[in-house]
Amino acid sequence: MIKIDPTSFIPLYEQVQTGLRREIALGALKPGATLPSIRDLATALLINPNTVARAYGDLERDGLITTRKGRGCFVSEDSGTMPERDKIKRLDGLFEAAIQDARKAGADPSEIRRVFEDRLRSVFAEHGKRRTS
Amino acid sequence: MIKIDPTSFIPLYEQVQTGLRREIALGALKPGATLPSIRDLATALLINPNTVARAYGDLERDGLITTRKGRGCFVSEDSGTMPERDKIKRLDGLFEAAIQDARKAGADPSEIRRVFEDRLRSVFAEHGKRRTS
DNA sequence: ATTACTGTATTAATAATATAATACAGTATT
DNA sequence: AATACTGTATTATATTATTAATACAGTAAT
Repeated sequence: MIKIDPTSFIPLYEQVQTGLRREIALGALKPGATLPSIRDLATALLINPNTVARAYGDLERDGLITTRKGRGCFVSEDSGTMPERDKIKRLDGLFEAAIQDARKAGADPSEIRRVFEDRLRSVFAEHGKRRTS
Repeated sequence: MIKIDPTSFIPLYEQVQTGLRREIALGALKPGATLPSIRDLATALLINPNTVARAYGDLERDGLITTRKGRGCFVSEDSGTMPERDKIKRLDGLFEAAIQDARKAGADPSEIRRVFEDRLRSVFAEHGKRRTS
């Protein structure tokens, strides 16, 4: 099963998410498969059920899993339609290349992140706002 | 002069930073030029001087500007030595391409960000930890 | 030395985020 | 309907990040 590092600065729910994404992408969790229940996984990972619930919620929002109250959570049938899986693999490649280039150019992570976030915003223009004032 | 969006979820100091980086990269602020004083810029942008100070501090840490107590802040002489400027332009291009591809593939921003952060971490492996326990 | 500017440092208030405790609600089996 | 599982919602707490208030210190001109 997936593993998490409680001493990492990466939020637990993200670690859980990433782990599951990987298992789904790699086919270890096939379409239709039942995911471990929120409580079970939480117990196994020694974290709070809500933390797992959040990870599951994000995965559902992304269409990777579906959830049925009282029944459980299941890997989406179309999660293996490949577009998703291939997409992630391709994205991985794209960014790996860009980041490697950036590093070679002498850029540090925060600098790279800044450039990335800038581009992301300009490409997707118009997103979340806060502070209604 | 640069503009900021106080309703954005992006921190003010980052917006200031990004704006100045752009002006420097594009040559609107040439090497040796005097930047607006911290207080002046803060007043103009209707934000707290400390917020501008933080942005300036980050820029200095990155060698883009130099600061002389009591005198003011100046664009570094070597900020136009091109490595920095070209680097940013190249990075911009790299990520713009990757992000455009990702968008075309149907990925949403959070998904793209996730892939990016994953790759960033793996490329730069070994960084900050927290929670000494 | 006074004035009027510079940037800097300390500390406090606020907002955002991550995690947890706990109670709620649905489903299935008996 | 009772039990024992599911996921969900509400609320509280701790931590971190962001912004602000304020006092400090350097430079230069008068």
